[in-house]
Amino acid sequence: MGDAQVLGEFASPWRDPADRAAEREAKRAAVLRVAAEMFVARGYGRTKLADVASRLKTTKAALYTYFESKEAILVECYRLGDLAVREGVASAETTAGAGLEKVQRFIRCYCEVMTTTFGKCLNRIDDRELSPGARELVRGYKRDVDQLVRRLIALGVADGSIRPCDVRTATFLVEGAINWIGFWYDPNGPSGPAEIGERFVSLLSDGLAARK
Amino acid sequence: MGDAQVLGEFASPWRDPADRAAEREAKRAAVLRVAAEMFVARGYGRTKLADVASRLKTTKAALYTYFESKEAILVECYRLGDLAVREGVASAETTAGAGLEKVQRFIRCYCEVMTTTFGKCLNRIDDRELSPGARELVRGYKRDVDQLVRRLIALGVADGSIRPCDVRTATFLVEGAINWIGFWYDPNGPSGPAEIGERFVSLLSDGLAARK
Amino acid sequence: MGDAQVLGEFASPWRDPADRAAEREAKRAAVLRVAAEMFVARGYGRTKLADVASRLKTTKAALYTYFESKEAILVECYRLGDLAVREGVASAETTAGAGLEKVQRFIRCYCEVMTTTFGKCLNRIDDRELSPGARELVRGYKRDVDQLVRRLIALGVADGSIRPCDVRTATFLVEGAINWIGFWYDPNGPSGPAEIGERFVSLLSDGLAARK
Amino acid sequence: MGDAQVLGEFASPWRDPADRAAEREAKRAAVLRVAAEMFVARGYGRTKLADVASRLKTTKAALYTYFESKEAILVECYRLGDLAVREGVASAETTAGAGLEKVQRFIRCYCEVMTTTFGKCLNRIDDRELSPGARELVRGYKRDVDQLVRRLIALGVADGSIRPCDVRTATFLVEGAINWIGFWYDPNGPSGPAEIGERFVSLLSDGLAARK
DNA sequence: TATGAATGAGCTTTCATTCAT
DNA sequence: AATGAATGAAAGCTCATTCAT
Repeated sequence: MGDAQVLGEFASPWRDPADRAAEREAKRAAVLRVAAEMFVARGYGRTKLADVASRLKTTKAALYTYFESKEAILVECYRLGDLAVREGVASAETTAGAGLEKVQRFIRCYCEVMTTTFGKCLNRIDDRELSPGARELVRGYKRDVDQLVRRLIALGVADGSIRPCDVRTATFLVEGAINWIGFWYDPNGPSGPAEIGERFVSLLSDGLAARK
Repeated sequence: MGDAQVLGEFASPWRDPADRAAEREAKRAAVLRVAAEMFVARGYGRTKLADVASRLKTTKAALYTYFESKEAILVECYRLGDLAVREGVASAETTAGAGLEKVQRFIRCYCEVMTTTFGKCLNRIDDRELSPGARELVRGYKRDVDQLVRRLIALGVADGSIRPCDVRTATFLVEGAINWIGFWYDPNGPSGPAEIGERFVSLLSDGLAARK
Repeated sequence: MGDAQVLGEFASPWRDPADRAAEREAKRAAVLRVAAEMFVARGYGRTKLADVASRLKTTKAALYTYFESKEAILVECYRLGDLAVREGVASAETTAGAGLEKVQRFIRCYCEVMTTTFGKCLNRIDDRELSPGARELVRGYKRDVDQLVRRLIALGVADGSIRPCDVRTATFLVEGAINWIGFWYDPNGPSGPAEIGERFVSLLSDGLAARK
Repeated sequence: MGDAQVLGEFASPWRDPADRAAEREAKRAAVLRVAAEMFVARGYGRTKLADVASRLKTTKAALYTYFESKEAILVECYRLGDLAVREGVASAETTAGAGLEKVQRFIRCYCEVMTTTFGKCLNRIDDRELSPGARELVRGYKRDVDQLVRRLIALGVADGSIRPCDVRTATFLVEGAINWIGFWYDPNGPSGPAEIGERFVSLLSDGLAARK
């Protein structure tokens, strides 16, 4: 029997440290979400912390409790986007089947990520806005993904499921096509993320040309 | 026999009015070129007119002789990029053959444009940096091209040279893949504009998948 | 007996919120006063915010905590001047007696206002320095006063206490004579505001000419 | 018999030096007139030489052929205004009759001057816009006139035609009332300069109050 | 005499960040 | 943890003036 039964429950004006931590985490997440949306909608440079704060019904200075700088917020946005992409890559890598099938799995996942706010951050926010240090970090993320995709395509070429082609160029083409989704995707538009993914798989796998 | 032979040629210290105009034009073009390069390299917001000026060995104020504002420079960059794209579109439209062939022609042209400085401006510089008026102008450019590409693809679908597909999605895919070239193309890299164009034509027409 | 006696008074390092607000108000007022003085002394255009700030031992940017722009400071100066004038007008309107007596009351009040800093702003600072919107606001102030004075004079003409005359011209004459005080009044000069008021009442009522 | 008859008249492409000088003078006068109008209409600080030039269908640089600086143009405007005032003063001084009559004569003249462009310059353009040197010059003009008017009024007081009053205050009152004309006079308004002058004479001489 | 171009000095405003409370 | 206030470091733009032609 715990103390609770002996002493009775009551609402302490001091919150549980766990509550505290959870609340802090929730607020931090809210900052990120709102900031990411505004960065995507207006661009990083034109988003003022004062606006982010006012959308959160708080003050500029309060944001510094959760992030050490505006740039740190952006870096975290990139990190979350990257995290989602890596999941897709991982699931692609573990997909059974030939290289082409792994690539197709990647395409599906990557398309979905590009319709999310943090996914859009990866490509819609110009990493040249960052300081050199942060820029290198972010470019590292992108380079990693790039390498992984190249590997998948090379695999497909090797196993004959993908036509012989310049792997570097093919990688850029696939990534570019999908990255661009972040610029045109509209959640209220005619097709949802999954449908877009299927169409991209089909078009990228089989091309535009009709088979004779 | 003219006076020249009698009097002898000499270099007048007064320049021809035509020379004057040509010099002005040359300077204006230099401003544009340098500014476009810096906008692409650093982003518009982070490019300071003072830096542009100093690269041109002149002063900030002198730039205002040629352009009425920083934004006007950017708008002109967009315009020049758009101009090049439209030429490509026009040549695609007049290409003989089925829809697919026209689209292929467009791909080749558009790829080349995206390796040029002004072409890169179209996609690498965020149009949200612009004032509402200018933004609408620039978005109009992009919308136009979009419509034209959709038309070409729809034509191909209609004449059977392109597989039945969602025209809107296919257009975004093709444009996105090519737009992205502006982000990775390196003039000192392994492949030149024409080669990239050929590879894009092949990959976009026939897809990644090997034919069984 | 309250706690104070038990615990003893002490100076808290935390200031009362009311103090806070009062301090803010005091600072805002100080900005206005210093700015108004400098606007009157040097002209609006030639007064630099940096100078205003340095006279207040603060920084340019700090001024923006209290006012959104240089123009907003000026508009507030005009408003305060106008406020004082309106009080005078109101007291003139409620003065018992014939129209002439009301006008005389107005003259006294208006003369006093014109010897104050904010009063001077009304006429010494050129309202053409303002943006169109603010200009209209300020001109509205002036028009209002003008109308009220015309009404008082017309009243006097109607009740026979003022000689028949062109009301519009008479209004301009009276206002002009008093407005001009702002250009010559010197607080260290031989006559104070009240004395000036009396002399103006006398001269404007009875004229220069000796009675035969 | 002159050469003309012997040699015949012809239109020389080289103009007469006198023509030259006359043309120069005409252009200089045009600059002054346009500048004065714009100074009065928009304020000195907000009038750009480029605008003055463009109204004259010439260039900014060309203005420097006629005046050494923007300030020099303004000083000349003041000088022309002052000249007109001095004529009025002179005619007042030579008017036969008592002091009051001289003052009345001055009022008439000064009213007329204040409806002219250069006259308006004297009061509508803030002399604080000038550099210290030029400012002293201009203030000298104004002081002179002031002294002269004081003298006239004192004369009237001495000869009994003007009521005993504080001469300094009376001078300021008269001048202020008239100076203000420059702020409200409208050439398309209901009364012309002469009529305004008569009304001012009447009001300033006999006052507002009805005689009992 | 006239001009197109260039310039330098200046000024308001913005905003991320810090600090005292 | 939160806030109101303060700050410094820009940066774009303006405009009278100068200069080469």
